[in-house]
Amino acid sequence: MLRVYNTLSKTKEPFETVRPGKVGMYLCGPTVYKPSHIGHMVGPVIFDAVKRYLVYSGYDVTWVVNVTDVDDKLINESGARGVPMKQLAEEMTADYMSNIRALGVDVIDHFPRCTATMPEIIEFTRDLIAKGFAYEAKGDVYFDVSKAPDYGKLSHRRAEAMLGDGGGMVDRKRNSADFALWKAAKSGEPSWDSPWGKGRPGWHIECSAMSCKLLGETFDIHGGGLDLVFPHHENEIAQSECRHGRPMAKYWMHNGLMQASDEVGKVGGRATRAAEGDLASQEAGKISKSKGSEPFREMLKKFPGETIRFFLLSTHYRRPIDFSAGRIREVETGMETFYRFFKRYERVAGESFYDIDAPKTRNNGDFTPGKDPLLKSVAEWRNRYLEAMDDDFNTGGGIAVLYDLVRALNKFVDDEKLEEPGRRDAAKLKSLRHGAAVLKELAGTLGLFREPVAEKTAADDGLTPRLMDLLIALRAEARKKKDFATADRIRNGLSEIGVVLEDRPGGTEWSVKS
RNA sequence: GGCGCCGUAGCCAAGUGGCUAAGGCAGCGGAUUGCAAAUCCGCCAUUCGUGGGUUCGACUCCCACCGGCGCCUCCA
Repeated sequence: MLRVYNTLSKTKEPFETVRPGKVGMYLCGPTVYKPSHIGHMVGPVIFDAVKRYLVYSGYDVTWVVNVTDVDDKLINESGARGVPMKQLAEEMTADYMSNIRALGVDVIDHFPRCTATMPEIIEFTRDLIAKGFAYEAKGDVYFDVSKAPDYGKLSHRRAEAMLGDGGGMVDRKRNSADFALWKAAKSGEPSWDSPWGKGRPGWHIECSAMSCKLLGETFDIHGGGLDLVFPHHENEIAQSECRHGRPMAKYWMHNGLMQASDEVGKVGGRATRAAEGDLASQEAGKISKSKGSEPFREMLKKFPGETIRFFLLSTHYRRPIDFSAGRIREVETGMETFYRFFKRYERVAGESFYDIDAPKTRNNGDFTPGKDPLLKSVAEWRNRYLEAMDDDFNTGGGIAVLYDLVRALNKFVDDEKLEEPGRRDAAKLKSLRHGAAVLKELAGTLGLFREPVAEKTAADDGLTPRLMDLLIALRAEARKKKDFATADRIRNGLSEIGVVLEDRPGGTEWSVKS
């Protein structure tokens, strides 16, 4: 039974969909005014895994991520750069798209743009005025927070505390907590015609309009960063629920934020670490200097997308994440365990791990292990994995199980000596294949290990492999004659130029050091 | 000031009112290997920020304190 933490109730609730078998999911996407950075990638990766797991669990999922392509920041940036807002938005949208794609995020169904949703936004606003929840003031339209019955229910704040005079906008707003649905255009700003004159939407209204348009008045999951709980999501709820008279979303899921400190002492949130001045804090400090502003596409040049994805999923989504190059390298080292197993699998089973036709749904993956000891332990790990994921998408716990699973498979290959060609019988290989298929099945719900990673290879002019074959043959002859001095000289010499030799029962393999 | 989150080994990080407190990185033994690499086995928190309280029993619930962090200001 899947359980999901709901910010509304501050508890984990059993997951029950609004409509049987269907899930509507909305994630607040980027404002496309600057290249995206690592922090923008947290939500997409996490909710990508959420969608995959829901699909795996048998739901028909529609996932919407909006693109905010008109707002103050965009207008300012476009002015500063002397680039039309539309063009800026298009460039930055392309940047965002290529970044999430590099992280394997490719199951988003709709990317609605604010500028392409104007009729719905205007209609939404007009309806709110008609129903008495909003008012016009000098070409602006504001939502009247005092009319929203349970304003504050998501962020758990009391509305009364937020009401008061209009603050700096006292001439237009009735209450300081009131927020803009529509903003009158200042001269030179991009604008759209509306019943209130030329203007553009306020920040929150687009999400209400788009989610309603694509997912309906009530849908299942609304997600976003923890920083959006207030005021953004609170205001979305107010708008949508006042207009429709029914809940906007059943489950509100919020992911933790990437730590964004520039001070060594603050990174990681551990006073002791900074005080000691140890390696980790120094590393974090160095990285954080560029972290806040470094475009994600630059980071992608340093680390593979799949590694960053693995890193983001290795901790629970509601926790804050500390980023450092050292952490990424640790994760990279850990992932080698999987990549090496995949190669081993190919050697032993004669087929690529990536070509395994693994079950796509939980029901199809269910199996009874019988007496086979390997499959018994595989089935056990599979259950452990599913338990973890059923518990509010505990991807960190799930990844731990993946390590247990790959260890069980390696042990089986060791115990049965399957690296030796003569020891491979059909029954053993069948068990191994089944175990590997389960690994692929489970990793697939996290969107991991879907495609072979780009391996570092020697320039392939056709000559290198033949030269390597020759060297390996020479070394084999030396070893046969117990001339280990020569054998080691070849291996050590190659190691110095970045080529690793590994001796196995089936022969010697070479690879380029990563 | 208001609202809220977090503090688990050298580092990262799951988890739980009583079952051996996952997993990863680093480290140390051993098996394997001509030696390696890889893999496997074992070790690595009598203890879960500190001090109280509730309970037959708490790391897990409550309170206080210390430390870190977020939001309250159109940041994912």
